[in-house]
Amino acid sequence: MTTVEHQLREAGLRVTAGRVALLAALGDAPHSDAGSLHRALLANDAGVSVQSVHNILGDLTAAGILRKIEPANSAALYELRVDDNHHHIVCTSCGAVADVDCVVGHAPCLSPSDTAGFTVASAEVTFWGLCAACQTA
Amino acid sequence: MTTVEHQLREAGLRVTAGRVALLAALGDAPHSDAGSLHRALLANDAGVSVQSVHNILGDLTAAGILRKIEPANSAALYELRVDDNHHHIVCTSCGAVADVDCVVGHAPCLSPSDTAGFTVASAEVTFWGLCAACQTA
DNA sequence: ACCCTTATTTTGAGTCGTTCACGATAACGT
DNA sequence: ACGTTATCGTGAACGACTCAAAATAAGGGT
Repeated sequence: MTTVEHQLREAGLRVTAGRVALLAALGDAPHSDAGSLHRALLANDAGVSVQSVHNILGDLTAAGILRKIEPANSAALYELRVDDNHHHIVCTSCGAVADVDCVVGHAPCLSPSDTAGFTVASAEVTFWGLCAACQTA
Repeated sequence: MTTVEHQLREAGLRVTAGRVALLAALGDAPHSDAGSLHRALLANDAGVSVQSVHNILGDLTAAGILRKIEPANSAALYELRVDDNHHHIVCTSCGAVADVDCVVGHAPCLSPSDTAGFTVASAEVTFWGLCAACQTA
């Protein structure tokens, strides 16, 4: 039994071909959207419908196996890293996404001065810039 | 001539009823999406088509008169504050949005350790929590 | 004050990403 | 092997937004 199968069972989810294939595809291409994953699965003869991709992504995200991020000007992206609260940097030119480990977990910026009566549960940081490829181009 | 008219002309844009009405509506209800603004204008007899609302929002955003934000699980929102680089706190329950002035503009968290080859142009922070109303409910 | 140019708005259609409903299929505990 | 029930497929639908081209109106020039 692979690690992936373990993960699914521990979450009370059945181990299906689609879920295993999708997790594998996401391992190969982190920060993928539903469409890309669907195409990747089709290319691997692990065909599932587009709707099933959405089902799977929703189920696995709810189970805490996947993390969903929604950068501006982009479809929802999914990644396998869920344990740590890392952030992301997005290329404003091509949309490439990379992980960013926030060195200062308790940074001042994460404790806003005036919360307007809100209770703060979490902070999400998105950096915008140019990826290596788009800098040269 | 009102301030709003000045702003538009300085940006090289024509002063139209729709633009003036939309800016007024945004003043009354900050952090509004295109649909809300469209309804607000209709209620004020300043009818414009939904597509025009999108046109206006796009034009004014490009001109630097409006700022566009796109929190996860939400349509694009617009606000009048464009000069300062403030952040936002969003209610996970009802979607309410409030401004947050980041006290530490040069906070450590805004200088990620490993940028994966990216050049960082800006950082965007979104806080998630419960608004005052949703805390009591 | 009136044209004329051209920015803006409208009308109408169309796209993309996602969600919903429900019957068909298959996972897996017994 | 069997039956229950989670999961998947099919098909329809949605919201937010974009595109294209004809109709309108802002505002500079005369």
